[in-house]
Amino acid sequence: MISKQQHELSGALSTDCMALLEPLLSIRYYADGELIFARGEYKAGLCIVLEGSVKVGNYGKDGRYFLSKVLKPYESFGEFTIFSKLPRTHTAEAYGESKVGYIGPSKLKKAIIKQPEIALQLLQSLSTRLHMSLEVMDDIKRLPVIVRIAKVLFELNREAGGLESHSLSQEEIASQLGVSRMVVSSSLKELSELGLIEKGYRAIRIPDTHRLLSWIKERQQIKDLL
Amino acid sequence: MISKQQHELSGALSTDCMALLEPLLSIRYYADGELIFARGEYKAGLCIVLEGSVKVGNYGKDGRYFLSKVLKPYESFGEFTIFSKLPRTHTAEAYGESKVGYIGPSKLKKAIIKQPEIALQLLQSLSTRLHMSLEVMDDIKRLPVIVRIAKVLFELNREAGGLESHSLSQEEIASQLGVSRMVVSSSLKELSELGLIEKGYRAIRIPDTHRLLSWIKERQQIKDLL
DNA sequence: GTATAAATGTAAACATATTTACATTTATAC
DNA sequence: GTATAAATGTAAATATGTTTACATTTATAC
Repeated sequence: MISKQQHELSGALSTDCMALLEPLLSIRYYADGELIFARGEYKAGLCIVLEGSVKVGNYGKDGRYFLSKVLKPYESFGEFTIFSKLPRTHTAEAYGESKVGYIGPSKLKKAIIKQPEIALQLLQSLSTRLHMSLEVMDDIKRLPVIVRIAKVLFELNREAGGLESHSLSQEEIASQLGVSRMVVSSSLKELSELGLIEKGYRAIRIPDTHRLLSWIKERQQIKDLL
Repeated sequence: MISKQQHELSGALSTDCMALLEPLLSIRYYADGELIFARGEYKAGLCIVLEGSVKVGNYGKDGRYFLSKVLKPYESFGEFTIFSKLPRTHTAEAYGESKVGYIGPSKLKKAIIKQPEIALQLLQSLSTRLHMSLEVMDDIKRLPVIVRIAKVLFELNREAGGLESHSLSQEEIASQLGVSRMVVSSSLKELSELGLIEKGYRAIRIPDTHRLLSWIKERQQIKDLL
């Protein structure tokens, strides 16, 4: 079970909010890799991951893929197709088998007017995500890749609820940060030599979360939040 | 006067929304450069620029400043201090003399419950800004600095309602993109040699908006939106 | 077990942007 | 007008990350 604080930090919707929205959702199941929405599409609707994961990112004209985020249950996407009249910014694909809830614009707006608590929850989710996005933007401007990689690993660990070992390839880390696999490889080597992480095949283990955090904090260029 | 579409594209609040909120705002005037909020502060409250401009950005521990955005009238900031319980991500300072409206958490939440239209407007603003932020993030990953500079200039032009000439220093462009002043200088030289812009002292002129846009579009790495 | 695919390690050549340093231009205050 | 400050131009040295290319390791399917 996910704690309340974790909801707030990830932008996921609270169980209270889900209780209000769940009856209104159309449910659909997706197979691994199946396309949910593509960048540029105009069909409006809020999507909420209910089971499994959804990979959100973009393929460039040259085929290069950059991952934006892997959404877990109760995380939503596509708000701007409803509240602004903007097309999808990202391609969303099922990441493993997954169950996704969908609600259209008019239905959602009506629900908000009727139950403004829903709006407060969505406002929380959106403002948290904007917050995170702005922080990452600052990191990109200020921090060297190795520190940003360390932060990604730390975040991964926090979101997973403090698990020690994580299954992900260096390629995935690279596509998330928008850097080459090679620089990820050499950064991980360095972090591993510092004893901050342990590398494996498609795996990273973080033996001591606190030590990793303090290493990151020493390299932080601006005042820490939280 | 700003058109409705421009509101939607910038994340500014609509005049309808302002009509609802204005009676609830505490007004305060700031002198040029005066601090409004600093990064890390916890005092919650939504701020709305009413007159003048507000510069939002961050100073690093080494003193380096990166500009996030210059907010114009009817643009808001600080949502996450209310809807999430997060501290200020950015330092906000008056940019020229300015008038700022302020509304505290409980007052705003009550207003939303009473008039859910306010929530819809805030949701629009937040989702638009998240949308923009994600697009910029993708640009950082994919585009060379010169193209990103061209996009910033194009955006500036669009937001100013198609004015030809703009007063800003190369240093300001650099701090917005998080790059060095020198690379801005050489990029502007290149753009100027291509006839896409004209340089001046603290000034950029865009002789032909459409030509600049098509130059940018040719270099776009992912599918265009809008 | 063996073959194959996927992931990782590594290094040289290259590209891009930063840093440092100083010259030049332009505006502004007196 | 002159002095000063602010902004811009430029270039060499350096740093950081990418690209290309291939070797090696590890998992998985047969």
